[in-house]
Amino acid sequence: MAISNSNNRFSSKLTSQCQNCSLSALCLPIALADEDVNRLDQIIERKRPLKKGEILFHQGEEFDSVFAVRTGTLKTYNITNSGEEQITGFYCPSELVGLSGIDENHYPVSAKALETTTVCEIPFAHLEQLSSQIPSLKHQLFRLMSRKICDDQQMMVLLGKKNADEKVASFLLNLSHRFKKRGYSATAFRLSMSRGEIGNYLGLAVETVSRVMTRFQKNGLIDVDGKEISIINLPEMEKLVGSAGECATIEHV
Amino acid sequence: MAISNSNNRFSSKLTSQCQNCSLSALCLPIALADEDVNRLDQIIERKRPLKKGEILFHQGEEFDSVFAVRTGTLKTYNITNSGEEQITGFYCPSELVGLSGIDENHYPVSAKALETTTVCEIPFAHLEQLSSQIPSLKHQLFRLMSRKICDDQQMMVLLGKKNADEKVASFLLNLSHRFKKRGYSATAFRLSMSRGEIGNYLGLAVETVSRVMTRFQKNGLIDVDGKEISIINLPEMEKLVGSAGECATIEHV
DNA sequence: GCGAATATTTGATCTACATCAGCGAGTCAA
DNA sequence: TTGACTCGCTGATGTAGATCAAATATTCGC
Repeated sequence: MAISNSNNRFSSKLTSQCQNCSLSALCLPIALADEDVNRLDQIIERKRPLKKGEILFHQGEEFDSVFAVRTGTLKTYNITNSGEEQITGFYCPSELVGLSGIDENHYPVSAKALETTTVCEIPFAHLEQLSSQIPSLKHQLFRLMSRKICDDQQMMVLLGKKNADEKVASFLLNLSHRFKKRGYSATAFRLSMSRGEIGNYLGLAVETVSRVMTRFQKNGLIDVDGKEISIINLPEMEKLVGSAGECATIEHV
Repeated sequence: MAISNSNNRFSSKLTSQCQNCSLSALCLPIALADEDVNRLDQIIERKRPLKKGEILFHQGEEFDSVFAVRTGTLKTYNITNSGEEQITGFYCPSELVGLSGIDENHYPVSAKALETTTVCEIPFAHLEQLSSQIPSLKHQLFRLMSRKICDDQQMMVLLGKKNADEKVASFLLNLSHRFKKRGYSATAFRLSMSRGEIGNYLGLAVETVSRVMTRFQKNGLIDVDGKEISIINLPEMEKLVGSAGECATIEHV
């Protein structure tokens, strides 16, 4: 769980900037010239950390900002008419939350911290304005939204076509890829969400998630210790999933 | 199935324009000034109609354009590693297809015509460029992508949480809403997709779709005659679904 | 560090929906 | 018109995973 800039993980509002953020290569500033990063930086507000369980925004609230996760994890979820929660996504550092609010000018989901989490608030009106002046920022925004569409559609395939084993394997590999991209280990990580939340997200009962993970462990695919996961047999896991588990199609990875 | 501008449905490349397209209020030109519609119009290429079964673009192909459906219907689908088709969406007139290709510069899905279908091709590089000059166009693009994200997440909820009855009811009501928005009847319409395609999209077996629809008919909810559907008891259908079946949350419809 | 609340695991049973199979109707090419 | 397909419907049967139940294990407030 080492992170290269661990000493500024909870740095103050004043010192943290895109320029010296280890995530800038994955986040919005990607492909921006230094001076443009500065301009972006100026519209971003660093917020105090959210404690576990705290809500970043509520379903139905007026939309005004998107948020980049800096540290920690968020989940977004809907409350269905029957009162149940349906989790629609988990968000790791560098990922953008809230894009679904642009259309109706209200957030259609709520976002809650799964652990202590810091975010950068990016007022969307400013971001949009700035994106007019910085074409590469606009392009990056289009790309991020496109990727989200793409990822969500992969999720639809998962929910519609895959069985419990494939769902859980896809989920773990997806996390693995995201951690790897961020410089963490691809094979050993900590789940910030509960079994219940995993099941909710994957369209499975808690018990099923638990059973599948136990079976994976028995078969030497993974090692489970509570929330700590080690992927022992990555090739076998990938075979189980079939595809990359991310948006990428085979042809152009 | 009457359409207000029926006499120019298959009009030539030269005469059809955004300006006199009945869909302009729903499509990209929404909220654009007349002169800006003209500019948009100039980058759009009207294509010859696709026949049923023809492919607009293939999964893996290089991305260069998004397409607005003018008449007819498209489906987008993935071929999974196990060789099955997974349908990820159906597209009605005025809806934009291909946005998921922006991120990786390749289409992650294929798009196929379900019936004779005409589309407007919008080269994305041009569109993006134009969007720098026309803020309201850029905003409309963001909104459309945001709405897609939102809709896809509603679909995830459907696939993850709903039973067969709720899935089919949601599907029919969703189509109903989309037809209504386009000036068609909300209660009587023709399904351009087969039962198999509906099942594939909803994560159900063909037989289940068929059984559910027969049962709905028996219970006086709908009237089914092959591909022709009439919704008899709209309130009851809505009760079955619970929510609006679209992205909208209750608070701000 | 203690005890209550909550999360996870495991086993037994149930069920919604898939799968398999067979039939009738519509479509199309020759 | 006929035969070959494809599509939709219905009945019988099988099963993956839900649900119910209960025993740990963990977390958290104090």
